[in-house]
Amino acid sequence: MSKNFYITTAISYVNGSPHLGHAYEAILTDVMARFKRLDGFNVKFLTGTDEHGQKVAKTAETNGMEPKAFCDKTAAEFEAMTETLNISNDDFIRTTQDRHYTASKAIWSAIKDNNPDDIYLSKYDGWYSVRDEAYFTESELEKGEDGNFYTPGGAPVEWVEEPCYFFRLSAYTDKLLKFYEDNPGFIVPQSRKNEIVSFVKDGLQDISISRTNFKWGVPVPDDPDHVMYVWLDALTNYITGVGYPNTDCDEYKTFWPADIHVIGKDIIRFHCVYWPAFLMSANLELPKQVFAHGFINVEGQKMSKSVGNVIAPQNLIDMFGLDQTRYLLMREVPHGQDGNFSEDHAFQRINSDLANSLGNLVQRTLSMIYKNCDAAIPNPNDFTGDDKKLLNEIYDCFPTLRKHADKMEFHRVLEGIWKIIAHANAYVDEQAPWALRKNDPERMKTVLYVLAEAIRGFAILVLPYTPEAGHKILDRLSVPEDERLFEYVSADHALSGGIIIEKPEGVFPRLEMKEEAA
RNA sequence: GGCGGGGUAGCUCAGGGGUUAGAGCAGUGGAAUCAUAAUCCAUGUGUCGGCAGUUCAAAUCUGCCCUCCGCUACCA
Repeated sequence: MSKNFYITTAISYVNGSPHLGHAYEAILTDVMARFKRLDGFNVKFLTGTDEHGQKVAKTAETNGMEPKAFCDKTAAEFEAMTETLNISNDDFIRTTQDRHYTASKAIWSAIKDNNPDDIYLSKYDGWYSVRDEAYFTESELEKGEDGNFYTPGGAPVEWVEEPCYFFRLSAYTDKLLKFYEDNPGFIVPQSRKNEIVSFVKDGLQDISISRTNFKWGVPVPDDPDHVMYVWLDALTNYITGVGYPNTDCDEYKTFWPADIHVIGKDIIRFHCVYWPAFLMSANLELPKQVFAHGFINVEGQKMSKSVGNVIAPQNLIDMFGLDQTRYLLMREVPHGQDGNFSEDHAFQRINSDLANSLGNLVQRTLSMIYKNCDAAIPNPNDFTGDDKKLLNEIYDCFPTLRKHADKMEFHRVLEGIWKIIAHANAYVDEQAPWALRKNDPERMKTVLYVLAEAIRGFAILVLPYTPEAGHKILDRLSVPEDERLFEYVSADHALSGGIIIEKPEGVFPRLEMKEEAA
């Protein structure tokens, strides 16, 4: 069984700035990448930007910039976001990089070489609105009193034709359906799979894969009048990132096919229909899974510029802190579904789970050790049944957590961890070490040791979600860097007594509500 | 219109033919005081969207209805 793991986010279109949706996808993917690394996998995590196309060219022009300069500017924002969010990507790809031009041209040529009939020159025609600079399907148009078609916005349209290359997607209907059937886990969640299957079952039409009416793209091999159109270019980034077209290189052999493409639900068709078809045609292996996440609504409303409720990731970090934001998103957004961001709810969740439950557990434990054990982790005496019960619950929980994580059900993973944290807090109250201090100091030491060891476990388990805080706690306990892996959550690697700790300070400070702070 | 998925406690949701329908958060009462006014314990008379049916038994299956949402191809 392979211990390599290749995971990607979708590449972000640089037409706009990063918003909460981008941040969510990056964090979700990052959590999976970190989880796998902590579980002993050799992980490659790729993210990046999609920079070609008419829209970017136009936006650049509007801003009085050359396309490349405009892309440099926006791509930098996305790259900065990965830093801001503590995303552990191993590479950041931009579709304007040389390596990607090479790969994109190569896949085009591979398709032509392997299946010459799959690419053919024809013409793209349709109703074009000059005002909207876009094509419309007839069903979108309305017939005016003069008998001509108009866009919903009332703009006139004209029938235009443009030469372009087509990809023979129609030839892949049955192959794709068979692929979905043979690989039931390819599209997750199931509801999205149903949509795709029913879409494909209706039959596929060929799609245009080049354009001549703008230049901002990868030139088509042997026909420089054309640039490669959108998705063939964009999707190829996933193999560019592992060294394609050099399919003999270590990187490619190690990581392709990808284990998971994490994407938004709006672009499943491109990833679940087009991309597999392109790869089949080019005679390359297909990715193992496409995971489509939902969107984040804000106070129950769709995030949109016109409503004016678009949230920049930085807003949340300023309000809650980075780890808190990461935790919130992973905890509140159910697997593959839309999530809702509500400020009140966020305060509640973060305070309850992070400040009160885990943060306070760490604080109360370390404070007692600091004050009553000469600031050193005590050496325990024999464990009682209660002690073992708590520790074993932590040592034994991982297989279940892993099952949830493998399905990207991180809200369930967190639920599982926090259940045990609650048990640890209950254990503190039952054992009442503050009473033992007077009656039975030796027993108190054991209790505090058990708690410190429990905290070591929690800190490791929590690393994918709240890496900074997790490491901070592990630093306190002087846990060596190379022991911060899931396999170390076991009795075999339990804390040694005698480790000196510093005066504790809160890991997750309690958030004050705005009203109260003002 | 067609296909698909929902409508369960104040909120977010889990469950899914079988004893008194669950969790977290919020609320209420109590305990404790080590700790970040944190923690612990106790506490839910909910028409499980509506109506009808199948069944010894339905939140769980079937039909119809109401309602919300997604998909129904070449902007990405």
